[in-house]
This record gives sequence, structure tokens and C-alpha cells, in this order.
Amino acid sequence: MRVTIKDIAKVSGFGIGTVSRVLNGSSAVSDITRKTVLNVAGRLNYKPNKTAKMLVTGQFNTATIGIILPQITHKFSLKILEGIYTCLNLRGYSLLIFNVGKQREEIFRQIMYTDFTGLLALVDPLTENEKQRLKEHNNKFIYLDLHEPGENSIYFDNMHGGSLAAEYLMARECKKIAFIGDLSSSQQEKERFAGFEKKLEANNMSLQGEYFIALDKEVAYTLTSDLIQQGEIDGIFYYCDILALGGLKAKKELASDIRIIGYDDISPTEYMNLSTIRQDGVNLGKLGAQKIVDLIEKADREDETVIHICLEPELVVRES
Amino acid sequence: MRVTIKDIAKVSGFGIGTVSRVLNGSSAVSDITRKTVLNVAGRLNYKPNKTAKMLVTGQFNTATIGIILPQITHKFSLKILEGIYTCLNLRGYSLLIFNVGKQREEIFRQIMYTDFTGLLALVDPLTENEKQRLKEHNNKFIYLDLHEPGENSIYFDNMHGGSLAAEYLMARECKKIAFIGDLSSSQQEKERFAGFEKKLEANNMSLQGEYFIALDKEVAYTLTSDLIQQGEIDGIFYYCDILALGGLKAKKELASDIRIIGYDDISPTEYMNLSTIRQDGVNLGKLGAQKIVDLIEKADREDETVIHICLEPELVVRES
DNA sequence: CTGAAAGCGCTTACAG
DNA sequence: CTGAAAGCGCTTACAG
Repeated sequence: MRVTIKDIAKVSGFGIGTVSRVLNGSSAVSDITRKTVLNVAGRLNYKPNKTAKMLVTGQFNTATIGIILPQITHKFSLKILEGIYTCLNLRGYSLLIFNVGKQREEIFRQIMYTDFTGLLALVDPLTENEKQRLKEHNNKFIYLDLHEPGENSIYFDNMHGGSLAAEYLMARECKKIAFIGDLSSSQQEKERFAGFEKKLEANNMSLQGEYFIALDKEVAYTLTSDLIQQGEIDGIFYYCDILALGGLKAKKELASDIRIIGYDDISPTEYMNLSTIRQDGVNLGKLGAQKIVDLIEKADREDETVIHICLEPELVVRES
Repeated sequence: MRVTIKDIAKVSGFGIGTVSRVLNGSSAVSDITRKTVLNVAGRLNYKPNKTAKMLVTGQFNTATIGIILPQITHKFSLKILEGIYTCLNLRGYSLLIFNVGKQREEIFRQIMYTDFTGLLALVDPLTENEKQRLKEHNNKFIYLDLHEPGENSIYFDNMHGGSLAAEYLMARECKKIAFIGDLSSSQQEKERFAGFEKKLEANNMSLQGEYFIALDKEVAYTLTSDLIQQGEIDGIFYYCDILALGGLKAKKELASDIRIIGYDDISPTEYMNLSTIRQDGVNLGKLGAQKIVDLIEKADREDETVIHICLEPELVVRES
């Protein structure tokens, strides 16, 4: 199979101890020995086994936090990642982003064999089986931007965010209000929608339309154009800024006085003067990193309180 | 020190084989044994040593690419990261982002003890010593967004980018041109500046001012305001969009007809109608990931050609 | 169902 | 300067 120092020893005629010494560049080896061994190692295409090296030198404790991050493409995920990274850097931890392209089972197999110390799971809930396996191996984990009773979770109050959006629209005299979401049907979306609808109903208004489309600016643009031209709608709440930005384009092009509001406050939103519900993703990431590190470093204590931190979003009023 | 299965065996009275069996949830153990062992393990706060487990089960080959990423906060770095992540996901690799907050030496110590297979180094050149250590351990690496003769590098043609910026300004009748850079004095900046200045000189023009400021929108805003009010400058090339966005704000507020151009084409740039030199960061990241994986997977072959890929930036003309 | 033993690939005193 | 041996913490046939 893989070539080991044993093979090098055999081929070169030296003992494994000597081979090890030259490979580590340590002092006491004769020049000729060094050359022969290095030569053989090269010919055999030797690659040291770091695992064995770690075991014998006792260099574990790699101080690594793993994260499961489904959609790095989404700007908002990147904010969370930025927060995590920043905090971890300060605390002296590296960050291992698990491959999510693989089958879920494959990820977990990998996790179980990786010497990381804590896990941050974003967005996607873990199955009972997965949680079980993590716990068996004494791996701490925290949900980020997602919550579940009984599990460590740090998340945003999406219900409240949804209700803020409803208030924004109602305060601007909108009477015929619609919701445009995406197809993910995530916990976040469900809650934003629920909070939104509930607030509307509390004010004796009912939703005039709800649409679930691909998470794509252009699709949102087209849909919004249609809606404006049909004239049945005068206010729209978009599940997130990506969609709202498409809507804003339609609103501008048609010079419509429809009111619209997005969610997240990602980078272009401010520049575009789009009203939105801001979530502090960087802060969520920082908090998550901080808590997981705390959890690990204080792991001895029997402090079994479940972490549940709910961050409040904030209405940002601009000119949309 | 750390508690091992040996300790559990001693305390519980069972052999280490049995302890191992219950810890792995494997079949053949009596219920009472399982309970006792689990109990002892719990009391002793046992944590399995993954390194040993890996060694014995032969589960190395963690398929992990490491990266050294100095400034994740910079939007452009995030684009590269996005590209890397996307490609790695497809190829079945995980991504380990090394802690850069630590001392450099500490990072390398960590790298040497981490079972990753390839390294992508962004922006910051490695020292001779560091390169040496990587090579000794047969770790492949590629520079990203940075180049160095003799080392694998994938990077942008910053000289050309600088000259494109000069052409943009000259084509718009600017006669008194300035450059605003940041304090990093990075390879990127030097080359953009050099390309810019050279192109100016080739057209018998000379730079009317060069300023090096903090990488901060507000600082760029203030400086640009001053420059506009002094009236000595009619065209500015900014090292990157972050700075140019500050300049754009000043231009708009003062309704100046000064011409400005940035670099990178990060997300808000398009929305703000700022002209810029676009670099495809996502693509750079993808290419880097692809090449490092190729390098690893074909490591046996004696294909020692140094990789040097230079990506061309592109002028994006908008209304600034 | 359980214990003793061999072994994963490497390092490092210890003799010589 | 070099070899033989012990050991890192764990798993897994092999007997019993």
C-alpha cells in the first residue's frame, strides 16, 4: 500500500530509527546516510503519515472548530462565516468547513474521524441519529440561524422580523399586501411569513397573495413587474433582499409607488435605498464561535444548561 | 493526563478490548458491562483520541485542503473563498481555514501536524523556510492572487488592470490624474500603480498626486472631497472599490464632474454605477482549488511543471 | 461475552 | 552515528 518508513528502511538498509532521524532533519546522521535515505524516500515517493506522527508526539488538540455550511453562495451566510472566522482567529482556533456536497452520511463519517473539537451547524437541522453520534463522541455542537428545543441554538427572531415588515407596509397605507418567498421552505422563511401574516391579521387585514419562487433576482423582477401591472397589489414583503432587489428594479422601471421591503440588509441593499429588516449576521457568527469555544474549554464542568440565544432583527427604513 | 481507555479499563475492571467495544457500540457486550463501562467513562470525562482511532482504522486521507487567508473581511477575499469552496465541494474535499491571528510560526507548526493534503496561500508570500518545510513533508501549495517566480501561482494581471484604468481616465479627457491607494503596499497594489503610471507616461502625462490611506470608505470620502474642492484634480484611480465607493460619495455630493474608477467590481459597485476594473475572484478561487486537487491526485507522476496562470482583468465602463 | 495480544506508522531515549 | 525496543491510544481478529 502506502509506503512507510519501514519500506525506506528495508530498501536503504538502515533501521527505521535512522530513517526517522533523517526525515526529521535531526542532528546525528552521517552525510552519506542522509543522502541515501533521502534518495530512497524520493524514489519511493514517500509521504509521512501525519496521524502517526501526531499520536506519538502527543500533538493533538488541534484547536479546530468544524462548521456545516450549506450555501456559502448566499451573501448572508458569508456574513455569519465572517463573524465566526473573526472570533475564532482571536481565540486561536482554526476553522474546518466540512464538505457539504457529499452525502450527509459521508460528512458525518468524516466528522467522526476528524480531530476537531466543536461543531457549528448552520441552517440545516441534524437528524436524531447524527446528534446521537456527536454526543457519543463527546462533540459539542450549536445550531446557528436555526433553533430547536433542547439543543444549543443561536438564532434570529424571524417571527418578530416578519411582523416588523407588516408594520412597515401598513404604516405606509398599503391595503393590498403580498408576500414573495423562495422555495426553500426553511424554518426562517416559515417564521417570517407567520409573523408577517399574524401581524396583518391582528390589524384585520388579509394577505392578497403569496408567491414562492426560485431564489433569483430576475425571477423576482419578472413577478413584481407583473404584479405591478395588474395593479392588484400595493405592498410586498420579500423573504430576503436578493428577491427584494429584483422587485426594486421593477418598481423603479415602472415608476410604481408600490411599497416594498426586504430582509437581511446585505451589502447592496443600503446603496439601493431599499428598506429591509436587518439581521446582524456577523454578530451571530461571532456569538456562535464564542459560545462553542466556551463550551469546549469549560467542558469539564457539569454545566449542562442548554444555550438558547435569540437575536432581534431591526427595521431599517429607507425609501422603498 | 488525559484519560484513556486504559484508565477506564483499570477503574471498571474490564480489559481495554471490552472497553473499546462498548465505546464503539459494537455488538457483543453484556448489558451490565456496557452500563458499568459507560458509567466509568462518564465519571472520568473520557474523550476518545481520534488520532489513535484514525491510525488504527487507516482512515487517513482526510481529503482536506488548507488555506491561509489573511483578510476574510475584505469582500474580494470572500469571492475567492466562494470559488474555492464551490469547487472543493464538487471534488469531495473539505476546507480548513488556518488561524491567521496567531503568529506565523504557530500556523506552520499547526500545518505540519495537520493531516491535510494541499495548501492554498492567499496574498501573503511564504518565507523560504516555510516553503522548505512544506516541501519536506511533501505538501503541495499554490499561491493565489499573488505570484512568485518558480512557485505555483494563480493571479491577476494587475499591471494590465492599472493600465486599463489609465486608459479609461485618459479617454475621458482627464488631464490632472491622481492615484489613491491603501497602506498595505501589497504586490497587487504596487503592480496596479506601476501599470497605471506607466500607461500615463507612455502618453506623456504625469501623475498629479498619489495618496496612500487606510482601507476605509470614509477616509477615501474625506480625501476625495478635499481633492475636488481644491480643484487640482480631474480624474482618480482608486486601488480598490472600497476606496472608490467613498470617492463616489464625495463626487455625488459635490456634483463634481471629476472622473473616477475603482478596482475589483465587488457587489455594491454595479448598483452604484461605478466604473471599475473587474477581476473574477470566484473563478480564481475555483481554478486554485481545481489545480491543487489535481496536483494532489496526480502526485505520483513526475510532472514538475510550475503552474503559472495569469488571469486578465476587464474594464467595466459605467457612469463614473 | 471477554481478555490478551498484535499492530497501525511513527518518535525517542537507550545502548553501543 | 546507528539499531533495537518501547510506546503513543486505539481496534480487532483470535481464543476461550
